[in-house]
This record gives sequence, C-alpha cells and structure tokens, in this order.
Amino acid sequence: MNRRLTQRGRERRRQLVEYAARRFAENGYHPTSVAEIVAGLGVGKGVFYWYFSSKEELFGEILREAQQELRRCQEQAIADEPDPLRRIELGIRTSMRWLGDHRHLFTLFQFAVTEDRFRGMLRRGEDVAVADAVRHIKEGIGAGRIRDTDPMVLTHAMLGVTNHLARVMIFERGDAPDDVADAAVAFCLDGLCGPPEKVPAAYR
Amino acid sequence: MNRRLTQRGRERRRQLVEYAARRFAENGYHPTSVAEIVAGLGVGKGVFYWYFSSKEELFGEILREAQQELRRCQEQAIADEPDPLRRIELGIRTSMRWLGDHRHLFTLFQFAVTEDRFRGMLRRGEDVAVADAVRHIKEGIGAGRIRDTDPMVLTHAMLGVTNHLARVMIFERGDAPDDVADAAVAFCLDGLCGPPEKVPAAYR
DNA sequence: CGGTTCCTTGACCAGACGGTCAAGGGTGCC
DNA sequence: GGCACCCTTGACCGTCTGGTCAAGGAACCG
Repeated sequence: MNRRLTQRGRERRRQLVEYAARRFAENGYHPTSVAEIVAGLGVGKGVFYWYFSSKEELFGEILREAQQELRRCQEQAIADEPDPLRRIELGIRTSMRWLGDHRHLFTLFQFAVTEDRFRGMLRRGEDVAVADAVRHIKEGIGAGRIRDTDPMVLTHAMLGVTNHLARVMIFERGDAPDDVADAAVAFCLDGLCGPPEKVPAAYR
Repeated sequence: MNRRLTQRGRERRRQLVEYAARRFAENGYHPTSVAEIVAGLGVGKGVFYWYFSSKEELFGEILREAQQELRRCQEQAIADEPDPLRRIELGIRTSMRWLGDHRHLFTLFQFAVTEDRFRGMLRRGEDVAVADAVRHIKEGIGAGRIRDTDPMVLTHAMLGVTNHLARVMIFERGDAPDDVADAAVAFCLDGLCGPPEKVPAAYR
C-alpha cells in the first residue's frame, strides 16, 4: 500500500506501526488480531486498511523499519573509526544498546525467522549488515590480526553471541546492556581462553 | 492428558507428535490447524483429542520430548571424557550434529521463545543444560585454562554461536554439520583472533 | 461557498478455528 | 456369547478471523 499521506496521516501510520509492534511482541503475531489493534488505538477498522493492505504487510513494514533504524545507528557509530577490530567492537556495542532499547523488536525478528514468508523479508536487511561486517573482518585478516577463516562464519558467530546474550542477559536476567556488551566483545575477540597474555605459558 | 495407552495407542501418539512437529515447523504453529494435522494423517478429529487435551498441550509435548532427546545425546557423548575443555567441545559437536538431523525441531525452539506461554516450557529444559555446561566451565576456570568470567555468560555465548551458526550455515547455506562444528569450536575457544600461537608477535 | 481529497466509521461477510460429543467399531478377556 | 475397554468417526457448535464497503466527516483550496 503506497498512499500519499498528509502530516496527520503519517502520524496515524506511525501510531499503528508502533502499537502493533508492541502488541505483536507481547502477545504474538498470530494471536493479535487486527480488531484488537484498532480497538487499542480507539479507532475503526477501516483506519487499519486505509494505511495497510493486510496484516502481513504491516508486519513487513515493522521489520523493514526496525532493521533500517538499527543499521542507521550502527553506521553512525562506526563512521570515522579507522581500525577494523575496533569497528567490529563498536558494532557489537551499538547492537547491544539498541537491542536493550528495543527488545520488543528483537522478539519480532526472532519470530520472523520461524515462518517462511517473513524470513525472506528479514534476509534482505540482514545480508546487507552481514556484508558490511564481512568487510571489516577481511580487513582484519589482511592485517594479520584476525585468523584466516571464512569471514561469513566469523560474522555469524558474532551475531549469534550478540543476539543470544542480549536475549538471555538483558531481557531475562536484566543486566545492563553495556556490561553485556563488554562480555560479548571479550568473547568474540578471544573466546573462552582469554587474551594471549593471560594464557598460561604451558598452552602458548 | 495422561492416558493408559496400548502399543497401538503409543504408536498413534508418536505419529501425531512427529507429523505435527513437521507441519508446525514448515508452516508455523498458529497457521497449522488441528484439522490439517488429522487430515494429513487420514484420521478423524476425535483421534487428536483422545491423545491430547489441546493443540497447546501437543506443542508442549513436542518441545519437552525434543529437549529430552537432545540432552540424552549430549550426556552420552560426554560421558567418559575427563577433560573439561574437551567436554565442552564434544557438547558443541553433538549439538551441531543433532541440530543438523532435527532442523525442524530447532525452528520450533526458536518459535517457542517468542511467545510467553511457550517460553516457560523451554526454560526448564534449557536451564538444566546450561547448568551442566556451567559445571564444565567452572572446572576449566579452576584449572586456569579458561579466563575467569561469569560461567553463565560464557555458556550462553557458546549457545548463541552454536545455534546461530547451525541456522545460517547448515539450514540456509547447506554446509556439513561437522565442518560448521569445527568453526564453532574454534571460535568458542579462541574467538576472532585465533589460537595464541597464530597471533603475530606484535600482539602477544 | 462548492468541490476535492484525505481520512474514518462500524456493520457486515464468508470461512476457518479449536474443541465437543453421541455413536460405533475392534480387540481381547471371561 | 457377552462384556469392557481402547480407540475412531465426523457432524456440529460458538466464536473469532482478516478483510470489505457504502456512507459520512474534516480539512483545505479555489
């Protein structure tokens, strides 16, 4: 659905996206009905179908806008950092903070992966972010500071650490995003065994 | 629902669990109706409600049995390995292979996390597995072979790596589980920067 | 003022959903 | 045979779903 919207219209649309995202995350996408969304906003059902052609389209828009915003944050944070390892670190820290501030959107990402028709929507956005991280990793490998392994694999390993730690430590345990980011960065850089200088002589 | 079942009954129940799990994973939990499940098995609707009191209960059973089986595999693989780091490695390898063999169940785990009433069902099982890994990590820390960090955090970091790599590299890219396991183990042990002996002198 | 475009209403629809149940078949035991 | 128990059938129920649409209000423009 692509309508020409006035100021007022854009505001309504924003309301719908925001409220629906919250309800979807709290209650699940399928169990949340269009009727419930419009009732929660105190408007008639026609409003919904004026701005979106279907519930599915709305969900797609939520995903798209969320990914866009996360990506904008990351680009801004990394912008003038010359060191590739440090760019990676900043990426992790930014993600962690963003996830802490938008946990409901993270839940929606997780759900989207579990149904075919939504997985595709995520993929496009994820691929862009991954390609970006891969560039930094390649640079790190070129400089001999990252071991020479498939950069895609390394990227996804870091993504896995970040997402899972965000969910468990921030959402469920209530830890501070910055602390969790510290742990994630340390793990991604040096794994279980810790930075080289801390490895006992016997294992060097 | 707890019934006394004959041999024949147990077989029917197994059919229902298996077929439903596959449909839920392919099509989504909510979009898959009870009617569709029984039709796919060529039986009447009453059969479903003879074995399960609701669709939700069936889903819970699927989760419970899947977790139980994964855990059994891991315990068996680790049983007589004395070295804690190697136990961790074996745990990762076993998970990866199991996930490769049961990708549909992994999708269901992922979905379960996104809805409150199912998250609880997962938690109990996950907590047990995590507590187990934490024990091995503590042992590694005691031996000075793992850096002294919150073992829970390290465990979840590894879980994140394993799950995410399984999804992306095995399910989406079609890589061989054993290769992905190699990468996961390497990353978990030494992170991006690689084993100490490969770190260039300048950074030791 | 009239006209146009943007927005909103809510009754309405066909179909699907999860779940129930009276009835009956199959099997095995006494 | 007769009885009991396990299992199966499928029509049926009330409720809710995503989505439609004719009608009308509000804002702005000439």
